[in-house]
Amino acid sequence: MSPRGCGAPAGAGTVRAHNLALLLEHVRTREPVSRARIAESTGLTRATVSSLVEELLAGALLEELPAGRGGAGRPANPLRLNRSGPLGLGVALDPDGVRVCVVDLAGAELAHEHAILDVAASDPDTVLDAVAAMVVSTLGPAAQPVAGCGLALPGLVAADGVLTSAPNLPGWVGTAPAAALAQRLGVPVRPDNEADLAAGAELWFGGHDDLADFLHVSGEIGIGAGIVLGGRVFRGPGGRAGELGHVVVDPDGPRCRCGGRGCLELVAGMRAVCARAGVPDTDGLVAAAAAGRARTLDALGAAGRALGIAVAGAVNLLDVPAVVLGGAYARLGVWVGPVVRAELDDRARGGRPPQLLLSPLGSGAAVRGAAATVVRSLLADPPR
Amino acid sequence: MSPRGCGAPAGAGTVRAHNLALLLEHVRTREPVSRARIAESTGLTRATVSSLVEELLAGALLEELPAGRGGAGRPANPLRLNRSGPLGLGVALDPDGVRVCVVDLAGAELAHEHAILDVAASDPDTVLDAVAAMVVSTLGPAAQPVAGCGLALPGLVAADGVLTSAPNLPGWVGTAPAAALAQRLGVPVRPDNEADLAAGAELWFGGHDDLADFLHVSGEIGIGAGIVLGGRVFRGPGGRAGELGHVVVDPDGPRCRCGGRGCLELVAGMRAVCARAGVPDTDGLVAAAAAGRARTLDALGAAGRALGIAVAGAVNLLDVPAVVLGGAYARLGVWVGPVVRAELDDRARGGRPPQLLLSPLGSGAAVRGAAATVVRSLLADPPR
DNA sequence: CGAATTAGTACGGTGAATGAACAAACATCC
DNA sequence: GGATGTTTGTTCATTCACCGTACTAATTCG
Repeated sequence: MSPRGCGAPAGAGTVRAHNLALLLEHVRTREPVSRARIAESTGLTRATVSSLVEELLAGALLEELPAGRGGAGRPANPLRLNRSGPLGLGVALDPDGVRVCVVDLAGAELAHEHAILDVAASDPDTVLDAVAAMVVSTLGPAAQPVAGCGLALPGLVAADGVLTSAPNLPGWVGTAPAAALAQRLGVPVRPDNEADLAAGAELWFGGHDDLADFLHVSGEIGIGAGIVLGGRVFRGPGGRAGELGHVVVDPDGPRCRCGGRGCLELVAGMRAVCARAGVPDTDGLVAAAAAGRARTLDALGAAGRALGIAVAGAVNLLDVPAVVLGGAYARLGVWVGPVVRAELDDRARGGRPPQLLLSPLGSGAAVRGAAATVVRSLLADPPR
Repeated sequence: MSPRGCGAPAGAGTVRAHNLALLLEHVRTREPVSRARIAESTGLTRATVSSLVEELLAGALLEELPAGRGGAGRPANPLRLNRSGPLGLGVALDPDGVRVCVVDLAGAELAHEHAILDVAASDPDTVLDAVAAMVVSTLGPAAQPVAGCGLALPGLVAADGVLTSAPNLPGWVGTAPAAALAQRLGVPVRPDNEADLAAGAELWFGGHDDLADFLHVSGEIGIGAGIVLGGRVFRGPGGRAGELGHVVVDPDGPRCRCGGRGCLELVAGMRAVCARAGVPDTDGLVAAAAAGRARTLDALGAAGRALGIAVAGAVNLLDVPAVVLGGAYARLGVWVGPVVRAELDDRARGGRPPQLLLSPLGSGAAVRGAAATVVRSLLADPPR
């Protein structure tokens, strides 16, 4: 079990695996870096580092750069993650479109494609054909092997990778889509919840230095929160953690489809905000807000206030020092942000309110997270 | 860092420590158990188990029982945690009293003392003298060594053991009290937040089989939640996690001392409930409720409703399958429980509402957790 | 050109787990 | 009662991986 992390016996192999991962983590965060420097900062012996590096060079996870020249002494041989090593593939399915992206071992996005497609109304096979074609064109004539494929889905994904429920993408529930995709691509497919993957992308590529604990709020129709604790995405015991949309912000408010009353989603979900603002969609919302329409600004203000209340509760409960607004809220940050900020200042963390940040990643966050997850897990547990 | 748990290089010693802890965990949960059985269920070799057990017998953490007799074959030598091994000491300081308890390696409570004492208004030295005397009398003429002392405090305790703030126990803030106590007792003292320790006690001794994820709500003046995830108490990045008292249940309600409006504490905190019910304290509350006084029942109903709303939000966010009512709420469970239950059924976890349990542990939960923490950490990381 | 300095490797030593073989203790069957 | 089979626990040689030391390599500086 991962939380306790000590269910299996340890042996020499365990030690080796641990140290390989440790070394890769150091290289990843400090590259380019020499063997000597790695030894110094990890605490491993230079001899051990040499041995580990040799194995990783052979496995194509590291590459050696031409010796640079520094001060006195023999020049170091810098190492870094192998840019020609295994690739990570990401696929994101949404009701209205498909995204594919490819990242290298360092997480750099090598290619990204987006196609508008009525996924919800299409036959899964048709969609998978399209996805497979996109993958081929996205990868190009790459000679590099693909380590695996992360699959971002708008629904609940169990720990074993089964899509348990997906209100906005019925017909994809079950284990079939991932299996079919794996078959076509010829690589293992790892399905995961898109909000959690987006939070991971935010953690790894958001550019918030050393921010390892935060709440990543991504609001579309529903409102989900990706919870990042200790540099890891927290999914909860049942994989459903982060259901922020049904926190109560108005105990005697209107009935929600979840059965409760006054849920956040009814005030701050995009559907509700658009209705209240009298615009058709998020694009319209942005346009109307930019034009200064009072009705729109009112709706956004109400949404921000409710969101602030709900987020303050979550922040108090989890003690996270930062909140990142992503998804639609990132685009609406100019108008929503200050209101949320004010509520947080009022209510959160007993006088130590959290940072409030806007996500610099666009709507491609989830795919990128999906692709990056593949290479990250390769680095965390390198095959022998 | 503990969450990633892989910042240090691993070596032979790491493996040994891991396997010692693994073995102890198996013994703890399955005792009495033979070497052969341990080997079978842990996956370690019988030879390795023998070697580990030898070391643990020498270290007085395990003891060997007289060989039992079973079916065919050589009878096994059952092992269990050494009942004559190191003891864990627990001390709990509250504004109005002191508790001391002693547990053996298996966590069984060997002795428990409670003294009424105006800790808040007394000189720390006086209190420490009283505590030291209680410890001596609680331990008795025990020949067994004391491994350490857990100290439960009603305030925020940083990761390094410093009491950072304690609204109800000023004068104890800082590092001095733990140090002074360690000096008098001659054993290391480990301060921790009392709500978190109570949650740990609930986890270990609550008798909720295999329940490794839950929210333990302990309401007194403030309302705190101990969060248990994956069989471990989650303290949050800054150690302040579980601040449930200031979740908003009435956005436009009265001002709270925290700066917000309509915080849970203002409706469901004991001070508020007592005031609304027109009784002086929790004892009065219980008596009046048992007598069926309408005003009291009203107050409890309102408290339960607000608590249910707040807890539902937390449950949605964390996806925990159970909620345990502890502290004052456990005593009031008969009246508050059903109301909370109804709110949870309405609002929590998208149709999969959590279990609602009452804590069987009394107000001694925190001390017991403090004492048990000492032995648990001894088992998790046995000294060589 | 030699001394100093830093990088990386080679090699024997050590701690710990492994697998197989063996000794111990008991039940059962003839 | 003794042979047999079964299960337990230990002993021993082997292997794996890290460690410390000693050594070679490559460059700067005087």
